Amino acid sequence: MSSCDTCVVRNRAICSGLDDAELVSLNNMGRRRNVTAGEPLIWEDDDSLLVANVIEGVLKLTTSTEDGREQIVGVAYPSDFIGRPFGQTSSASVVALTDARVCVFSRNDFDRFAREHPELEHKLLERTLAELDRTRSWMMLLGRKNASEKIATFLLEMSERLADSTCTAATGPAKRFSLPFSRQQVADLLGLTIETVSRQFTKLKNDGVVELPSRREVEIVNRGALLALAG
Amino acid sequence: MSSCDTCVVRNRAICSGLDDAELVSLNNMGRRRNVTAGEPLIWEDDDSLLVANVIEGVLKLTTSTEDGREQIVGVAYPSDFIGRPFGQTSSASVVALTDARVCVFSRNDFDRFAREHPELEHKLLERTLAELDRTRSWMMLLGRKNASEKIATFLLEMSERLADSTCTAATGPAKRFSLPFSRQQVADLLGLTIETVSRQFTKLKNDGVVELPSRREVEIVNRGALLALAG
DNA sequence: TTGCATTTTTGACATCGGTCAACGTCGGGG
DNA sequence: CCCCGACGTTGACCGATGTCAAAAATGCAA
Repeated sequence: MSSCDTCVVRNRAICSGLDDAELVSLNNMGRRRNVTAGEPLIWEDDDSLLVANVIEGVLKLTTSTEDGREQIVGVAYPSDFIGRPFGQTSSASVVALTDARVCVFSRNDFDRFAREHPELEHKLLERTLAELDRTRSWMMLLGRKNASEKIATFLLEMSERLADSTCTAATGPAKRFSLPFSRQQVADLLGLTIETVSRQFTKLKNDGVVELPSRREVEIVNRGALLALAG
Repeated sequence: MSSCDTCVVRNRAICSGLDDAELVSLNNMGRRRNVTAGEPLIWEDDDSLLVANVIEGVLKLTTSTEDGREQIVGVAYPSDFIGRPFGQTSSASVVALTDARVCVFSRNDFDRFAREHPELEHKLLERTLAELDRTRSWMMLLGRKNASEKIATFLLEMSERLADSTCTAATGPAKRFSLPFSRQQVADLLGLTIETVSRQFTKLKNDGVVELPSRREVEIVNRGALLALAG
């Protein structure tokens, strides 16, 4: 029995749509790997040696300047594809934010397999186009929104993304959730400093828009206010 | 004779790699269209009705907030593909920056054709992955660079992109070029105001890093200094 | 439980870039 | 050739956000 049979993202990841024989041969190429929170999987500017599907957990994609400034340029959730196929180097580092489980492939093997399986390439194309859309809307946030708009947008996005990954049914955005980010990571995602993030969180709490039961927990009390703030 | 035979981007656009018969059928689906500077081709949030290859000219991809703030989220040069295949709505508006010539297809026709031609989908995938890389490195600029770093990075990128599209040989980055952007558009690209852009240009001129013979012309006098400033 | 390292919050202050307003310059059309 | 409107530059000022420092909270481990 291939491990794909028990894979929880089997029907959402790019492997969906492959027939049994294809799945067996893809399965033979890849292997499961556990990554602990904080552990890197791919390094920026390194040769692109591996690609992967996220099975469980959340990972960040980052780029850094020489002097150590960091920008989170993407976040990968279960069923997302990570790594840079068909390219020599990867343009971002990938680091686990939570303990995670991924299904990794050598890039060369994956490239070859993908080129022989148009349906897989199509899935990857759809995913990449959707990711590009998301990335572009994040550019608007980074370039044109102020701190409170950024935080509001971020919380709304979190409440949607985290609902999707925890519930199988479409139960709508989560009212309460646990952030997979530290304050510093929120800052790196929004192009702010940790102090500004902290002050904006405090302000939302004081204004009764959210509750913050613990460092990572968020409860949205007034979604309408958040929507208005997000602009 | 199909118009593809005389297409100047024939060997660089996603159509490269198609055989003669495929090219004829693609050609029958599409049509040439001229777009004058400032003219929109695709509207944000509209149904995605058409996609296109850029033959000549430069176009901007933008997203806007309700209150009129604009962020340029991409720039399309000759041989680039624009529009949102395999999706219901397009996440960005496309507007010509210069007079341009494009090869447009109905999205439905294109989607169908693409699904039947894996080689074309593969080209589109490679292009989309490369665009995602570029977009992510622009996120670092928007989120973490200051005004002078943004301007320096922008000028270096222009000198590379504009060299590519004007010279067939790889002559390296252009020392002198004509910006396809107004000052306001540069601001919209970098997440700045027009005043800050203007002041930074003036500073670079006063520091002897660039010459600005006219509004749109730029000559890079000291590339090393720009590289250092870009961070 | 206590102690300690880490993360987060808070405060005081500095500064970069935005805002508003005036002026200058360019270039196309009459 | 000149005028006019659009575009760009410059200056004065302001405020949002960054910086630096210290205190507080958290949570892990002994």
